[in-house]
Amino acid sequence: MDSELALKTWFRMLSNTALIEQELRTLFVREFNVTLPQFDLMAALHHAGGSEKMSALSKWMKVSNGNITGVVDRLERDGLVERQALPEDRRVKIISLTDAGAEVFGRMAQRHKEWISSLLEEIGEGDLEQLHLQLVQLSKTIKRKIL
Amino acid sequence: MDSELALKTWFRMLSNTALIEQELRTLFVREFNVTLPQFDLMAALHHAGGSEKMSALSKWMKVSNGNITGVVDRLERDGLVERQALPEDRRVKIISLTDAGAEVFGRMAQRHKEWISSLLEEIGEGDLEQLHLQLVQLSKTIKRKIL
DNA sequence: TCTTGATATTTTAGGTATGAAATATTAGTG
DNA sequence: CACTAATATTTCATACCTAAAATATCAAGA
Repeated sequence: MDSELALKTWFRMLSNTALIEQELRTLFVREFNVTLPQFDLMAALHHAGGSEKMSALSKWMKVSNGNITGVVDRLERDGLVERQALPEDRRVKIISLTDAGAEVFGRMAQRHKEWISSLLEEIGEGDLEQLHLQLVQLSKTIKRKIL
Repeated sequence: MDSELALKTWFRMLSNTALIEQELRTLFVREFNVTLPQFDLMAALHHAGGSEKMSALSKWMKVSNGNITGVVDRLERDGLVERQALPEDRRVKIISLTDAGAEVFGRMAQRHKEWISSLLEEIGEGDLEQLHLQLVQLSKTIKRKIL
């Protein structure tokens, strides 16, 4: 097993990801004044059908509970999400996209897709499929090693 | 151009990277009580031959100047690096690995390589080469788009 | 020399991130 | 019913991270 090649591959994956993330961060702030974690949280809510518990968001997004509290605080302050109490279990808070939040999220998701496909558009269709397959395979390998 | 496939590929790259980074973060803290950015900065110093200016570190690591200040503060506090004045230009600070820092870095770099090659070892040699080439190609594409 | 512009670093304000402790609340057990 | 364990969220301390402002210094021209 060529550990130098493994290392080079890892560095290349890391730097590509960092480049794209930085570009997305800039674009999201510029066009929507929203941070990447804030977009991610709204995407998680959208994925869940519009509303979700704090703890479920924490698990889905693979970040700590304490982190979710802060991100929701700022989104709530900006009127994009709201906290609701759950009568049958007073420990729980349900987070929902507000109407404004849902509207903004729709536009953000559209732009996000455009940005990504623009960044990747120069890769040939076949190469892109192959890269995707390689990454799916890598996912499985990593998860077996780590979890 | 299939923008759904582009999006799926991006998400997969992002989640793979996050998984590996999280694992490395845990291992570095457990074995060396050092964070990933701290290791990265020490690696940058090593790459530069042992010492380097703050501004050069900032450029090499692609993070803000202010960030470097904080990371160096903590590494200095822990005795792994030191700041030295440059007599001929008093604006400049030269950061160097201390003897202790160089010794620890040697062990960390070795373990880091082992961890990465262990995480990727199940990928076949040919597949790994192919993945690496795909990522190098992607790098070029992205940089042309962004810079 | 004085001013002006460029360079180098630090500081500040705002936002993420973690893990651990603190708070509430619920649910199960004796 | 009181006690305890489990669950849900927030708070706290620490570390990262950025962009922009502040500070200090250098270098060059009027």
